[in-house]
Amino acid sequence: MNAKVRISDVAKEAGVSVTTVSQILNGKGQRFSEQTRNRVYAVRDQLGYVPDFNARNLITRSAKTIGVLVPNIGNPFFSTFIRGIEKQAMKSQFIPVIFGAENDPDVERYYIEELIKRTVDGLIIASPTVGQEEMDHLLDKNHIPYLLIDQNPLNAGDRIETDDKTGACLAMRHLLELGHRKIALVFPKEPSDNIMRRYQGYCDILAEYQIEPQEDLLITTELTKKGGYLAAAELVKTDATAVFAANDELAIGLYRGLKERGKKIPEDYSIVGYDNIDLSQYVDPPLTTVEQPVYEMGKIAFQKLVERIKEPQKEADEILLPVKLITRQSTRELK
Amino acid sequence: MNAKVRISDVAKEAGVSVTTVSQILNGKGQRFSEQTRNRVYAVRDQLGYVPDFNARNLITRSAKTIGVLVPNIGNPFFSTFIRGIEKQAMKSQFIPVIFGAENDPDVERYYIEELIKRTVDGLIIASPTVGQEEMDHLLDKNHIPYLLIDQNPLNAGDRIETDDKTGACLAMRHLLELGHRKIALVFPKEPSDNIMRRYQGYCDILAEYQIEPQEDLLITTELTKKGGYLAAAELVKTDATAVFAANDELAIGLYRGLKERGKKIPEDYSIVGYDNIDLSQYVDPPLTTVEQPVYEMGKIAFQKLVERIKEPQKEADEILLPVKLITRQSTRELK
DNA sequence: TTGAAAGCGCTAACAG
DNA sequence: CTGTTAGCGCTTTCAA
Repeated sequence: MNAKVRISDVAKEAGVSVTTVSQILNGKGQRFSEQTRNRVYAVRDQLGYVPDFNARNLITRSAKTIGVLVPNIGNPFFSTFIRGIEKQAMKSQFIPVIFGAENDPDVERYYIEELIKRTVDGLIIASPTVGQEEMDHLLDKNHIPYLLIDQNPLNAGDRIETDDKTGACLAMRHLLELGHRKIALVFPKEPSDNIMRRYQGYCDILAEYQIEPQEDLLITTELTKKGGYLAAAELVKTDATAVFAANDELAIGLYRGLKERGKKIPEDYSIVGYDNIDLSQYVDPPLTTVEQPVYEMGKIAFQKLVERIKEPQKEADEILLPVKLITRQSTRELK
Repeated sequence: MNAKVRISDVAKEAGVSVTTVSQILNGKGQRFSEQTRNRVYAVRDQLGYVPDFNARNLITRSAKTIGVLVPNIGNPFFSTFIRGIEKQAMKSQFIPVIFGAENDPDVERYYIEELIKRTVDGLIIASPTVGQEEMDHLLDKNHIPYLLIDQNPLNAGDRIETDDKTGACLAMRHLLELGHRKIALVFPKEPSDNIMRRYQGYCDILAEYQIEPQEDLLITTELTKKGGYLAAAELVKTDATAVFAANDELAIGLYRGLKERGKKIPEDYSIVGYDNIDLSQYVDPPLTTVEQPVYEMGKIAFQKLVERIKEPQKEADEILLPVKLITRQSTRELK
């Protein structure tokens, strides 16, 4: 059909030079007369001119794009995070390009390289399976700013995290106040920094209550529903009366595993999750959990990164987002 | 740090012309001597040369990118679909750029335009909230091939769908064989084509069993957990003994709504879902549902689109993917 | 106030 | 077999 409208078409139609059009359309046209400016805008609209991205990027060396890497798009926690990012992105000139890295360093590396090739302006990485030294190498070398989520960066960039330690403390205090003393912790074998902070909180509160930590109450598994399901087998061997699960997915798997073993929640086990994913209020019984402002986190992460891209020398920000305990029916007083 | 290596650097270092390097590196170098070829490859590796995408795209008018629009990344059905896409994408030269349109036509339009600006090569659209005429206008005008999922396209492009009608028949037969005669259907107010096919299946089977359809057994609601939850209120007013839910999300919401009303599954209501999302085996009781090969569907969709991009004149394909019934514990014989 | 001219880094006719 | 030449569509000096 109609071939693409180029800047020269606009220039010709408006009776001005290509330079003039370019300057005006890029907001650098203060020096041109109001008349010329309006004329150019009018012609632009009339012809439906849209600047060619590739041509522009070739010069500006930017694609107005931010890459986002998450371990797993299917996890509601990350999908909410992504929704936050997308929401914020619409207010900016940048678009987010999202990938699920499937916890595979090779996949992650592949995407990072692919994104670098495409001259992304920045990266939000919520799935650092690739070693941090390598990441630094890949990214710093290319002067690409990035933001790490759930993992503390080596570099001195912006930092954005939720208050995991407090979150764990809230969960633990809740269980302790209900009278539980044998509290199992179910968490991943290779915890990321944020999970480690939850583990810290677990330990701190036990210490505060002068409870000796029990080796067998520390159950490690995969951070998925399946992982939780499998952990149930371990759990029932212990004398635990309550469980703090590192996230809700895990807790939901645990539900299934325990039910299949004829255990009742909360009669036999009080369970606290973490994340407050959408689903947690639909399971039976609705899950007591710690809510993180993930959606906010996505928005802020994107915004911070855009700011950093625009102003690379800006002082690094450090943001700590609050958490809160949502009490539902999966926990009850120990009789 | 080190400025970017350009093709001219490679050419100089290898003692050949820029053309030679370009041709060889783009696999069009059969005509050059083996010696030259190897030399160029060697220098490329040595210098770590990576072609500039923007410069290349400017000429080829392609960004080796395929846009993917889904209604909602959080829905496990779509996240699995996306995983299939990503899997397949890694085998191609294309990267998928994924967006959740939040069922908002404006958002969808925004992304489509943003993608066109960036010269995407093709689009997979699983969330056609924007009217099809408009879509055709936007995309056909720009000669961008696209694939519609869950919705039949107006144009004569490739078509890929799952056998929804058979799926619905499987679900219904299962319930009827268990003795149910009062079967409610819970589905969205504005059904997409694939949901309509399920509705057809529902009707057909009722007809086959010579059961008069009951108005009040057709419950419409939003296609979400929340929607299912709300539908429970309608459901309990009817004399239904079984429910066919248009998807698993809906069924899970229904679970919660029914439980809050003191109803038991499957004792009071037998429930069949659709999709077999990951979660459906974790809920209590595990959900009987119809499985669609979503992951496969993602892979095939991506592959087909890439084929079409490479060969625009190719004859349109039509692919029908099979479904199957997964029987779990949410259905039982009517006593 | 404006525009001519010089590229950005690459690919691809076309000529040797 | 190889290189010269001419752009892709845009931004950005710099001169008028």
